[in-house]
Amino acid sequence: MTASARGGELDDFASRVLDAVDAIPAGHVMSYGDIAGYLGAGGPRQVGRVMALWGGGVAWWRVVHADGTPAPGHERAALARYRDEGTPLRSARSPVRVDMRRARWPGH
DNA sequence: GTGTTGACAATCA
DNA sequence: CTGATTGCCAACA
Repeated sequence: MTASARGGELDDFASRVLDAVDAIPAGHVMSYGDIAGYLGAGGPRQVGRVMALWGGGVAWWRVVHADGTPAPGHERAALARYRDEGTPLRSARSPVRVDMRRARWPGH
């Protein structure tokens, strides 16, 4: 049968992205571009697409922009998670920014 | 096939 | 910080 005939299961790329996010330890984060490079496929925008569609099932707050700013619309919720998990922040007020120098997870 | 859009990234003003 | 610009890759009309 065709590869797109399957139902319920996510795309292969989406599965890897969600798996990578799930592997990020508390107190650490990865940027969209980092995940794309870590997987060796697609790009930061494709990772953002996956997070927008199915990111609700993983620790989406551990996925931030390259400069440490959290996803749009969830800045307030993300800040609460960072304070709760002890994620190193560069500023505790808007704009919320994670200290990438320490919080960035290399992927192993 | 072309053009637009997007939870991106880097650079410049 | 805001805005514009370019590069990137894939989905979508």
